[in-house]
Amino acid sequence: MARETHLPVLFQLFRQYGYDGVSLSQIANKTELGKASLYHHFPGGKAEMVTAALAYRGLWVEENVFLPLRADRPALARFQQMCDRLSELYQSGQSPCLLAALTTGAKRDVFQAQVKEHLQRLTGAIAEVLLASGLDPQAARQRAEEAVVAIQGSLILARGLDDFTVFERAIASVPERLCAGLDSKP
Amino acid sequence: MARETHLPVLFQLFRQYGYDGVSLSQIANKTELGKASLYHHFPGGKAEMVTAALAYRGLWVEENVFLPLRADRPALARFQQMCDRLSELYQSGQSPCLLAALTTGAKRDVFQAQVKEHLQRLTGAIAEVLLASGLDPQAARQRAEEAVVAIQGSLILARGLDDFTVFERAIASVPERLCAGLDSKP
DNA sequence: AGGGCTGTACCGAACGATCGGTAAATGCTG
DNA sequence: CAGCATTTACCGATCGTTCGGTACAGCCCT
Repeated sequence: MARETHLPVLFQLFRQYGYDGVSLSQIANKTELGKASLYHHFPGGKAEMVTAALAYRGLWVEENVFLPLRADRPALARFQQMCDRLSELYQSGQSPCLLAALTTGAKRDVFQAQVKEHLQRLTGAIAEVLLASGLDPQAARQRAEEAVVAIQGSLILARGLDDFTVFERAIASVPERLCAGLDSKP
Repeated sequence: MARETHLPVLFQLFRQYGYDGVSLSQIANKTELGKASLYHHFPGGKAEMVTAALAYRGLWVEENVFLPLRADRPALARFQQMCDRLSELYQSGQSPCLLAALTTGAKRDVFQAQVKEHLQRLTGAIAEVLLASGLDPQAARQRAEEAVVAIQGSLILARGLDDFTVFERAIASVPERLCAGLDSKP
């Protein structure tokens, strides 16, 4: 099997259980690969598997979130599509965020930079749309940040309360919050 | 040393690294206790240590957050105090939330119920203030939920971006958001 | 066409280290 | 002395990692 075949498995495992919560035996089971075979595809070991999962997520987000965010449509429609895709990514709040999962754990520092870049790319992409809609840079950045905060926070709460409607309600309100008081056609 | 002496250590360790990220040797080092001594104080092992840390947090929040939240002052002032205490609890965003840390990990299910109760108590306490200020139950609950979402989300983002001002900005806006459009004196 | 060579994919078995956890003996304090 | 607290020494299990080696594909050279 090609290396890429197993990326979704790694992604799912690490987002759910975090770095320390996933063992190589567990990975070997889910991928139906021997432990040694894993080291053939990921010579860097467990850390490289996480990095690969992060890259996989990055690609998915690029195609499914950032691309539609740059489409030639009204800002509100673009944000709605973004939220649809994010809702898909997080399975309506039932699946945690890999980035959040990696901020906890003994080896947090190892992935800090990568997580940071992912988060910056998302807030940046949102802020860019707001900027093009007439918002000043600072307000755009802050509003984008608030949106990401709402998403991440609702994911935590949905999991902690075992009630994923928290996420659904939160993400449903994101597009209008982002566009509040905006000229619809710049 | 008495059992309670070590609770802050347990609390700090688990909130930072999560359940799987903390080893017994690590705990033994930080508490300056032998591993066997730990089992004298916590016969239930690692899981009981987490439960003890949760209880410790529960007590702290009860005294420092819920009590002032029930004081006889305007709602806005009460929420401001609440945010001051929460900012202290999270060290201005530099320390993660134990509840959030426990939503990830291989043994997440074990603590799910306890985490849920902690979160429900917080949203409940906030909602109660809003209710007494004239908001209808549903709106009060939703507004409280949004506040907790903002706090948890900003903690994640602050950690992921390695920029704790995200948390400070978020929590600074919580009191006014909670009181928006409220009669100041019910 | 046929015999070697190389590279990819995979595996079972084992490594040292550390894991969470325990039993029994010893120290300290009253 | 009694009784709690701590230490020493140890357990089996599992951790992430590595070793040695197999199976099989494609490619070059005669």
